[in-house]
Amino acid sequence: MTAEFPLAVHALVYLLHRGQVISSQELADNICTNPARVRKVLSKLHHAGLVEAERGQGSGYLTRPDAGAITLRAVLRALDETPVAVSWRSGDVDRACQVSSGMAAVMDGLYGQLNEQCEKKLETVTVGSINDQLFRGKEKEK
Amino acid sequence: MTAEFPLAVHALVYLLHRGQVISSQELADNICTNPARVRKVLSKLHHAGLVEAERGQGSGYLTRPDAGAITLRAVLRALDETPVAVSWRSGDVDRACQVSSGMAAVMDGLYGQLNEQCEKKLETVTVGSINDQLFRGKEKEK
DNA sequence: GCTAAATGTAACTATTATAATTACATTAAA
DNA sequence: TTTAATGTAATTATAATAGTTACATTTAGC
Repeated sequence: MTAEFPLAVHALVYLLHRGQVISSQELADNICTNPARVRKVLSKLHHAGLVEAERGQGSGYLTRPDAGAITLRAVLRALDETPVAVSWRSGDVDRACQVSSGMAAVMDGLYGQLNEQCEKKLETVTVGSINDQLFRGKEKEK
Repeated sequence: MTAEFPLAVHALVYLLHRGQVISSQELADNICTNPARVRKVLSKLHHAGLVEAERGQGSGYLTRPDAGAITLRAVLRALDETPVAVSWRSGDVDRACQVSSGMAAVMDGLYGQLNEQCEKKLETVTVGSINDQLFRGKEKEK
C-alpha cells in the first residue's frame, strides 16, 4: 500500500470536516505535502466518483453528499492499490524443481488471501467513522 | 512486508523438501538470489529457533524436526516484519487542526488492525501446507 | 473578451528503500 | 593446517517513491 492511501483518506476526512470547496493548496498544507501530489491523488478519487472536483478560478474539491459513507475499501480501489504488495518473486518458473518454479505463484496466492482479509476490514471503515475517531467526545472545531 | 518474507518461506520449504544440510549457495541458486542475502535472512530464522544452522566446512542449514508445523506468522515475527507497512505519515502532530494532528495516529491504528487480520490468516498457513500446495497430486520429486 | 486563479497531467529530479556485492572474521571438518 | 562453510558489516547498485516544475485547460470576475 502506497502513501497515496493515507493521503486520500486524510483529504476526504478534511473535506468532510470543512464542508466547502477546498483547493489543492490548502489540502497540501493540511496534509503536509505538495499541491501537485494532492491533485494527482484527488484526480483519481474524482474519476472514481468519490469526490467532486471543480475547475477554473476559485475552484477546488468538495465532498459528495454521502461522503461520510464512503468506505476505505472504495478509496483503495479508486487508487488501484492492494494492502499487501511484495514485488520481489523468488525462484524461476523455468526450473525443473517444483519448489523453485512454483513458489512465486503460491506466494502470490497467499498475498491475494491476505488482501481479501484486509479489504473485508476496510469495507467496515468509512470516512465518517475516521472523522468520528478524530473528534470523539469533542465538539467539532476548526 | 519485505521480500525477506517470501525468501524465508522459500528456503524453509526447500529445506523441508530436501531434508538434509543445504548451503546458502545452493539455497541462493534455487531461490534466485545471492548467498549473503540468504545467510542474512536464515540467520534471523536461526536466532528465532526456526531452523538449524551448522558451522564450519561442509556446513549449512537444516530443518528442525517439526519444520512442517512452522506457521508463516512465526516466520514473519522472526523477521520482525508486518504485512502492511506504510512509512509515510500525513499531517503534523503540532497543528491545532485535529485532522492534521490526529490523522497519522488513526491510520497507524488502522494498519495495526489490518496486520492483526493478516497474522490471524498467517497463523493457519504452515511450511508444510505450502509444501503440500506445491506437490498436490504429485509424488515428491527433486 | 481578457485576466487571474484554479485543476489535470506529464516530465523530470531528489530522496529513500531495497537488493546485490564485497570482504573478512569465525568456525569446524578433513 | 588447510579448506569450506556461516555471520555480519560495509559498500554499491538499482528500484520505488515523493517532490518539483511546467504548462495546457478551464472558468469566475472584471
